[in-house]
Amino acid sequence: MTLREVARETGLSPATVSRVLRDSGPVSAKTRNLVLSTVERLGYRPNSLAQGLRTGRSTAVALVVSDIEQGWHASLTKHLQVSLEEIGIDLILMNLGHELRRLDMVVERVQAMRLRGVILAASDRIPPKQVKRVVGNLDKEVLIASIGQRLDRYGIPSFVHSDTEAAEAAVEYLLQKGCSPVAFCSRIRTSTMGKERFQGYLNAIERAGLAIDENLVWDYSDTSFFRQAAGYKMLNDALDRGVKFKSVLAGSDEIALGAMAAVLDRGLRIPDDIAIIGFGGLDWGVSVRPRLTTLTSDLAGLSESVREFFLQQKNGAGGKPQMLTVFRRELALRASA
Amino acid sequence: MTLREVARETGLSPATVSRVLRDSGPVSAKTRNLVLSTVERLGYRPNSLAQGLRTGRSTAVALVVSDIEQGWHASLTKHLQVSLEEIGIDLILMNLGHELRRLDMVVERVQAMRLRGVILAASDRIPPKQVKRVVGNLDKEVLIASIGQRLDRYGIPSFVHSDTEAAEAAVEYLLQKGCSPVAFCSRIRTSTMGKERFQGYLNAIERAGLAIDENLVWDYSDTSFFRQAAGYKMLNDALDRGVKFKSVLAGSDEIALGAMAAVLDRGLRIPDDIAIIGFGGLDWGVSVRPRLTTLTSDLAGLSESVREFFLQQKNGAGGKPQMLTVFRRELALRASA
DNA sequence: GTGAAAGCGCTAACAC
DNA sequence: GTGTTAGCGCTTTCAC
Repeated sequence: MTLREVARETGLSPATVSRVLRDSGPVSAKTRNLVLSTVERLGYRPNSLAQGLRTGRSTAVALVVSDIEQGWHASLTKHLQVSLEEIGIDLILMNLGHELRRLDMVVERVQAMRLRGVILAASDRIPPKQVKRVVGNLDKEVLIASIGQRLDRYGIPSFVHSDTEAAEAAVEYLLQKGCSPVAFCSRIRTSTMGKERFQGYLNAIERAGLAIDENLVWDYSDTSFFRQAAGYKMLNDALDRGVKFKSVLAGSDEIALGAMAAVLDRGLRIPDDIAIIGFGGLDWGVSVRPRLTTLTSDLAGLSESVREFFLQQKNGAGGKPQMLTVFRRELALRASA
Repeated sequence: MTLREVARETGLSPATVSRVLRDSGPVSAKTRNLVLSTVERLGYRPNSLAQGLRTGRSTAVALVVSDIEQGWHASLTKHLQVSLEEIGIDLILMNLGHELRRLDMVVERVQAMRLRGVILAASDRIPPKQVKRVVGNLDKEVLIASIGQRLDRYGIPSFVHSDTEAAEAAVEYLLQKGCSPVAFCSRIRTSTMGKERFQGYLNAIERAGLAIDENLVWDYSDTSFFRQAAGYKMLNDALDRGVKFKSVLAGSDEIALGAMAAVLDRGLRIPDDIAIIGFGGLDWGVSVRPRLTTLTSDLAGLSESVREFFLQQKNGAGGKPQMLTVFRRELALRASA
């Protein structure tokens, strides 16, 4: 079933049928209806491969995540898929597995498939050199967007959460509740989000007139641990070293869960002995005991913005897109802090 | 940068260059090297849109999941993506959001994009009529595979876990530990996996000479709850109704987590008052307290088999593929049961 | 308002 | 072992 057959069936030319289908150029109402009904009747569906070849671009977009098994990424993926489907964009999922060198392979695939765009949702910090390589190796028409990581200074529209402020709010809350000293556990060096959150932590501590204690900052960038395991390990190590603290701000809900496990395994109480706050607002947070206090995300809002970005660029009416869009996190107070 | 340019640069014809690149037909070692080095030098990458248009098929495959936010699906997605990438298959992610009618849209997209295949990883039971519609609306060359749901009687190669046996083993373990009565909480009516597991539950109960008690079977198919929330709700309801039981076999780790929360909220102890076993073996199971006893999955093995299926079909050497491949689950004994 | 024709980049007969 | 040729299904000038 090709466009040619629809043309033959209607007695029109392929050009006219195409015009109707893409709504480009003038067509009489009569022809339009004829074409539309015939398309319907024959069950014709355009071949997107042919469309893509002819126009130079497919309509699909690559979604690059660091780790789809991480709740935040899975949730983001769901929301993006819903939002982008609305405007006819298919998602090609590419998982980096935290190996940044795979980003170059991703770029190759994007080029080979002539994709419409790439959404970078990598939590790992991408070094400037590599960002430039990505931008340089991609055709100019390939739309790039970054989620979670500010890449706006490279001309890449970035959609992020207010991580610094969120961390500040969390730490302030902990201090006010008397949970000082406050520790911070996250990937920091190798994660831009981690860095932003750490900055918020620093701000709040300093603003309270307290000193920064290196022993309270646990960056697991250089370990082979991830997610829950990292939280568990970092907390255990700190406890082993005899570090004194009354609360922990974790870089993700998963880290927080691991941290909770370590605390409970010592027979300590949450939040009485050690309070814990996570980052992300994943849905299982209300199902663990004690319930996890966390900083929520606005994935729905973020996905809508990304959709608007693609829509606007597609219509060409775009002009310069907004380079930075920031979404709010809220402190969801539950039982763990 | 097109194949034609590579041909011009080497002084060969497009056909020869194509032959080298696809390793089809005879080429002299000399020409082959020349082409390969020129391709390298020029940084030429084949346009997969053109390839797909010409050959009639793209190399990408659609992965259809019910709910990417569910741990099992996210984990499966990761493993599949790794396995399929090895043989040059890109994954287009399609999320049903538990709305089966979206399956028809999926089929349309698959057709429009001339995808190589579809992997159905839907936990929701697909009614026979709809399976037939899917098969009927898809071109004959589109490879179909089913994961988690047996669709082999429709001629669709299916990759599943030994759910019935796994449930039997879990229930037997519970009975032997004296945790009778055993309850079962899952989607049953609307989930094929749920049905298999339920069958295992029934088998074990009957084999032990016990009577099946309807009050101990909680099917939440007709509620609007999912995952943790469903487990929490079902358990709470049962407890409210005064149903007596000493253990619960849950249809997923998420359900188990919700169930644990409900039990703990009543001040009951796990596993002493109520023991709980999950399904899936997700990684966070070792991070909740008490640690979740669960039936593990073999996602790595499953993904490899799916890869072999696609590889075999690609090489045409295939012949009839194996219609049913079953993977073992193991009872991972931890603290919750 | 509609049609004819050219061609996107590639592959697969078919020649030689 | 290599080249020539003819499209895959669509869009887009350019005529009329």
